[in-house]
Amino acid sequence: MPTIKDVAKRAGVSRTTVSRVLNDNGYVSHEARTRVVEAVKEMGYIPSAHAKTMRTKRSGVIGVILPRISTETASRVVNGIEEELAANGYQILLTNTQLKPEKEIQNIKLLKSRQVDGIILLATNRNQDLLETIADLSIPFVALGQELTGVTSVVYDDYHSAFDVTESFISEGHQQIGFIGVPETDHAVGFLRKQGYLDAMAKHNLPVKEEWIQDGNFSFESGYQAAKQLMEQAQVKPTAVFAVTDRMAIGALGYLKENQINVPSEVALFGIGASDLSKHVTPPLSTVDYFNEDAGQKTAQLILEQLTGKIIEKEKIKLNYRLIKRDSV
Amino acid sequence: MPTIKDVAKRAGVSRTTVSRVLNDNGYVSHEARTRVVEAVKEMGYIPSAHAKTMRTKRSGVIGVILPRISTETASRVVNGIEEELAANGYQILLTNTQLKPEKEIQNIKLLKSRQVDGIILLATNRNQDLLETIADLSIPFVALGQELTGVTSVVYDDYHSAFDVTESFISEGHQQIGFIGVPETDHAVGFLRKQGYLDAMAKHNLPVKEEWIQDGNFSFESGYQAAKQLMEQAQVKPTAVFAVTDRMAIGALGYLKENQINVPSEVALFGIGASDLSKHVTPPLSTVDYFNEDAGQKTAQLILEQLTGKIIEKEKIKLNYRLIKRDSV
DNA sequence: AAGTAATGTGGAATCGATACCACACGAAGA
DNA sequence: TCTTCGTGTGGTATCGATTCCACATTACTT
Repeated sequence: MPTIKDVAKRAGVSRTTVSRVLNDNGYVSHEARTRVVEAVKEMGYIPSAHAKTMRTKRSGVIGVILPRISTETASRVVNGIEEELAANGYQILLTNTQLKPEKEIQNIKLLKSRQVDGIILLATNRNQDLLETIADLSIPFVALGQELTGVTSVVYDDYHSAFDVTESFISEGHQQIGFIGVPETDHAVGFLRKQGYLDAMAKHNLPVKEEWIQDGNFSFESGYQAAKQLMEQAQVKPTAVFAVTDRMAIGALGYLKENQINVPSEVALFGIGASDLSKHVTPPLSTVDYFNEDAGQKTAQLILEQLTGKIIEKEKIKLNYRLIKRDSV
Repeated sequence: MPTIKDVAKRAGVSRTTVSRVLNDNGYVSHEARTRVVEAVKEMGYIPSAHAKTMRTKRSGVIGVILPRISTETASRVVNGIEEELAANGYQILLTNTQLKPEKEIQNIKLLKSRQVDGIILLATNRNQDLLETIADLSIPFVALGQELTGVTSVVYDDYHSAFDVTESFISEGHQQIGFIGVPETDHAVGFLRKQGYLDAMAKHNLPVKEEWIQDGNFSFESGYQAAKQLMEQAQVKPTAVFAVTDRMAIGALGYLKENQINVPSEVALFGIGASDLSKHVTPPLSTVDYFNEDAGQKTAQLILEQLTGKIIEKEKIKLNYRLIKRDSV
């Protein structure tokens, strides 16, 4: 592996001159430049990013912390981030928390030790330790998915989208509406979406039975089980079910089909996520499009703004959404 | 951002001693160790990975080059890789070629400049430039998905799985079997899978009409269009269709359902990939499970072996697969 | 009592780049 | 003719860690 020193020797110039050619700054004669360029090519010289980072304090890398790598949402978001950052000469360093809150902090430190220029966190919780770690960080940071106090955040409009879904059911005449959520420790998905549902019900003076509200854990299976609970335990059975993720909705759909409960005539169904799946199940699932790629892109733009020093104050951005009504309602 | 120097000053020892404590080598008195540990904690010292890499020539990072980030296959594979590498103290640096062959080479150089300890490439093509670049590389390298000459490769058994799928159709009495493939520039998915199909047909003396073979481009839409071609153009219509990816199979399914062609009684359908989708469409799609996570894990293990110097010669590993028959056949 | 081994610590070189500063040289202006 | 400027180049300190080597101590052998 040749270094800048070797190139300099070969070209018969000093390291400084090689550096000048490579970075295109300072005065270099045409002749010297040519010799350097040639030497670089001949030796297959690739500059060490580490040495450069060490000296310049810029790595050109943005760390991205995901709850899980292999979800459709995550990969769409990453796609959006990657596109935007790559266009601006940055690379991504991905890490994965496997949904463990303590790993979020651990990964932030890991990324910091790698001198990333900024960090994007796809947040799933909002605990105090996390907020403190971020506050101490002193590098550009953007959270996506949860509103973190004191941190630039990009969030989906969980409350209003859930509200709209519920109202959409109501406007079609449904009065008993079941809800499949997740634990409220996930503020965005667990708390806000449930709140949207509850407030929409309240607005239309519809009572909510406790037994209509079930918790899942994002998986198909938990959606299936939740639907089973809803349809087998409830005294008054729901005529519509709102699951806060497509996967759980499709799990629920599985239960309903298995038990010959027609969708949508007996039970209407709504999810959130606009997954590929939602389009291809039978009947096609109504869902909410959160524009994940745009979200990733927007998040990346915010990081870039901080990087170029354009903004300092913490921003909060709430994203658009769109209800997609398909044959499941 | 405190450095080792600051810690040393605070603890009243030399940088050397701090380094010894951190890396747990060399003699350090209990007393000195305690002071150092305390200083580290108080100052929130995080060692610079770059300085360390520069000195030790080990970064603890493995580069992973993906054709596209947001596919189910890619994210499963990455999951497998990540799990295995993280358990061994390595991190992943992800890059993305957006399916452009020239970006594969570009990304290899980029990763090399970042001193990655090894590179995993989810390959989609096998051009000469790529092979040369890899040969020059001098760091551990494993290709996944395509067999590259002179390179340790982990490959799916594209030929035999396609052969088996085709024979499975034949054993159920199908004689006209349509095929939805991709261009042969993708040797594994385009060439080998088609070859498996052709050879299985030949083995059973079944003629193959040219019009039964359609090319798609991995998308739902291309599967839809290919099915349309098959059913509308062919003189002798297929009674079974084998699409080399689940997405295209599901695109085809969309066409068939839209045109009231019953699956499986009128046309049986098989895909490859064992995607989440395949399980949840109606009817559930028969498919081939390539165990992507295991593939990722195996690939990571090979990199680790090279890293620890256990093996030097290039290995070729062919993975297992499993046919999953569901109601689409 | 003297020599050797074990333990503990620090100085300084090093990794590969960048960038400040000094300096050389020819051309233009005073 | 002497400054002064623009251009071109190299020396050297620096970034933050590791590691070799040298040098103290202290402990253990004979």
